[in-house]
Parts: sequence; C-alpha cells; structure tokens
Amino acid sequence: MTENHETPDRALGRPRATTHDVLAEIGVELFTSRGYEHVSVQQIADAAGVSRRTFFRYFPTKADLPWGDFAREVERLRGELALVPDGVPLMEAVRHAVVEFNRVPPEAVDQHRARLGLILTEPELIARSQVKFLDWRGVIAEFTARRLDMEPTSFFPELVGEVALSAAVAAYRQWIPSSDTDLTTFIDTAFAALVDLDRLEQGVAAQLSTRLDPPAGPQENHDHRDNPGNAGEERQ
Amino acid sequence: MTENHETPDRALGRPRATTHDVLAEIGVELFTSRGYEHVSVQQIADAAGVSRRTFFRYFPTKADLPWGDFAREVERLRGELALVPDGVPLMEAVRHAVVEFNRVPPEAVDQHRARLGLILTEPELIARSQVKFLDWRGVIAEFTARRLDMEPTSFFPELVGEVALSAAVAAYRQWIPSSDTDLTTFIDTAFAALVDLDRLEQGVAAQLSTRLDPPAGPQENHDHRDNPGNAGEERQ
DNA sequence: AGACTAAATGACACAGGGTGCCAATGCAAT
DNA sequence: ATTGCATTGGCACCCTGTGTCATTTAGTCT
Repeated sequence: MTENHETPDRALGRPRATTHDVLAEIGVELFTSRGYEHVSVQQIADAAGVSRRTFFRYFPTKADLPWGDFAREVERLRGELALVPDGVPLMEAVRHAVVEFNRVPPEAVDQHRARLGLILTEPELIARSQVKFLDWRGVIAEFTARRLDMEPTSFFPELVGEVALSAAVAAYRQWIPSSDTDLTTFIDTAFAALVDLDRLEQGVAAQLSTRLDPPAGPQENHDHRDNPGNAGEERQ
Repeated sequence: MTENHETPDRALGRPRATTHDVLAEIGVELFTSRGYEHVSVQQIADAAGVSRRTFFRYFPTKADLPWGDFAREVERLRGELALVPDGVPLMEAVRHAVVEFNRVPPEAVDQHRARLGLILTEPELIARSQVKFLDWRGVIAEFTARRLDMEPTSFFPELVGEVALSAAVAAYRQWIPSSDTDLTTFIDTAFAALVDLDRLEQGVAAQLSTRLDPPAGPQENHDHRDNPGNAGEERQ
C-alpha cells in the first residue's frame, strides 16, 4: 500500500525527512504517555521535525500509526501458512501458522505489548483494527479456500478467517496485562479451546485454564506436536 | 445510552423536531444511493429539516446512523439467552440465542439487508462496527461466564463472545448478496461449522454447504418457523 | 390571560482530521 | 551551472465533533 518504499532504489529526488518507523515510535510514545485523543497529528509531526502534511503522506490516518508496516506482517503470516505441509489438518495448520506469526523476540516484547494495548483499548484504534485486519483474515481465508477447494469469499473460508482472528484477539486481550505468560501460549490455548468448543463446559474450561495460571503442579501433556506454545518463557 | 428517550413521559419543554428512526431512515437512504462518504451530516440534517447541531444530539457519530437503537437490540440478545434452559449445553445455547436474535420479520428484511450491507461494506462503518459490537460480545461473555463460573473478562468467556460474533458476521456477509436463503439458516450453519471446526476438511465442508446452495437434491422448503435451532446438528 | 418552567433547538465558534494544489527544496546526473 | 525529479512544506478548504448560549415551544401554575 503506502509502505515498503523505504529503500527501493535510493536514487534521485529530494531525500526523505523521516521514516514510518520513526513516526510510529514517536506516536506510540506520545499516545501511551498522554492518551491517544490528547495527542494531535500536529504534535507528532513537530516531534518528528516534519510538517503535518508530510505525516499524512506516510500514514493515511492517525489511527494507522500504531500498526507500523502491517502489510509486511500480513505477508509474514502468509509465509507461515505456506510453510505448513499439506498433510497437516486445516485448523492445525492455521493454528500453527498463527502461533508462529505471533512469536516476538524477547527484546521486542514490551514494545509489542504497548502497541497491542493501545490498539485494543483506545476506541478509535479498536475501530480501525477491524479495517486493518481485513487483509489478515483474507490470508487465512485464501489458505482455507485452497484447502477446501472453494472460493476465498465463500462461506467457510471467510468463517475460518473470522474465527482465527477471534482466537488471536481474545488471546491478545488476555496477554496484554499478564507479564508472565508468553503470547504464543495464549494463542495456542485459544485455538485449543476453539477446536474443543462443543465440549467447553465447566470441567473442560477449568482444565484448559491450568495451562495459563502458572505452575500449579504436574501439567498434563495436552501434547500438540512438539509443543510450540510453551516456548519463550525462560528466554529473558 | 443516547437512545430510549423517544417517549418516556412526554411532559414539558419544547417538542422534539425529529426521531432517531427518521434520521436513520433518511441517512441509510442517502448512504445507499450516493455512498457513505459523499453524504455529509449537513445534508442529512437538511433532509430531516433539522440543524446539524441537532443531528449530533441524536447520534454521537455519523457512523452510528445505520445502527439505529442498537443498545435495545443487545438487550434483546440478552433476553434470548436468559430464555434458554440451564440444561442446554453452552454452545448450543449460544447458537440458539443468536439464531433467534437474528430472526427478522419478512417485511423488514430488505431494510435490514440494506443496513447490514452498509455496515459490512463501507470502511468507516466496518470500523465502527467493532466498537458497536463490544456490548454484543459482552453479553455472550457474561452468559458464558455464568455457565463456566468464571469472570466475564477471563479468557474463555471473552473467547466465546468473540467467536460467536465471528460466526454471526461471517453469516451476515454471505446473506447480504443472497436474496433466497433465510438469514437464520446462515447463522445456524455458521455455528454448526464452528462446533465441527476440527473436522472441517474438504468432505465435511462440502456436505455442510449443501444446505445453502438449494440446486441439487430434494429442496427443503425453508420453513424457519419450525425447527429453529437445530437445522444442522446431527452428529453421531 | 399572563407569568413561569423546562426541554429541546439553532446559531456560532473552534479544534482537529484529512485532502488537493502548487511552489520550494535538495540531491544526482549531465 | 543546468536539468530532472522525488519529496517536502505551506496554504486553502471541507468535514466531523463539541462547547456555549440565546431562543423557541410547549405545559403548568396563579
């Protein structure tokens, strides 16, 4: 879209005065400290030493700021899906891809948490998320469509895209305030619950929860493959 | 919230110059004919014979127009859930309530389709939907929380709320352009797929789809009045 | 009838988001 | 030095949304 022109050929014309990343960083900083509504685009532009008009050449909307180069992220998700062998069952494949997609390097965790906190808290950003996630859902829908031999806009592909995003968002919401548990664990648990949805009654729910509330005795091995969800905690 | 003051006690003071419904009707009409972005609040106000300032006393946002009195609708959903007997399994209960919630009288179908079409098509309205649906999800989460004996903001209640909305939205998207099939059928199918998510491979998907595409086989007359909630459940 | 009360409206001003337009800028190649 | 060109900055403009206040229009009380 607007992104990805950071270093195409670096040839001629007046040099750029800023970067998506710089603007995003300054913006998120101001938003978290003063609150989204109390920060004007003018202030962000000033802090970046750039005119207001130029800001809008980098980001189409003030609300796009915390998303950084999200188009690139969506491509990363597409890549994760492409890596999954054809033999893996549909939802297992989606689950694995989404989990891997949400693996963040330890040093970037705090910043990531801040961004997600903003995105899922501030009303105007919550609103914008629905639009930003359109492509995200689309990638899942495309993958599902290929698997089911259907059109990407038909019922089940769209449903799977929608549901996968639901699981991810619910996981984000729980992860944001909890500094102990790894994000991938939440994601993985969400998908596990998704697949067991029809058995989700008091007993089952409590059992699944034990994975999240830290150490309370011997965990029963809910074994999903090589257990991708439980990594990352001892990496600080 | 802002609504529900249409006819409280009808006492003293200057009489109202318009209604939520009138403004909404005019707005949706203009939006569908000229496109959301090309209609200004000023134009809507003019068409309703009201000042622009007054418009914003009825609706907090231009994007709230197509939603009508959504708070009342959310209460209706809460009511549907309250009617479900305690014995019914969780997802079955949610499914039934959402299906009933989405039953629209035949004479209101066209208008409803127009509104949903706007809401799920126009970017700014798509964005707003995320905020509007917050309470909707909350109602499902509360119900789930009571069933699982958990806090409404904990993981599984939020997940179920999120997922239920996903199913509904995916159903809406498919229903909008298809004038033949009843909305409740789509909703019901979506929930059926939800519960069978882990078995959703080529064969199963195709089988579930047969309910939607009428062409082949004995066409079951869409008599939605009878068997409301279990059109798709026949697991072993 | 006339004064009083109160809810709602309308007019105005203002901050902020977003866009179109055009001249100015600064670097590279000629 | 001149030219080419992508990018910037400044300006005007429309729109959304909000605070403020005088004005309207009823019902009610004396």
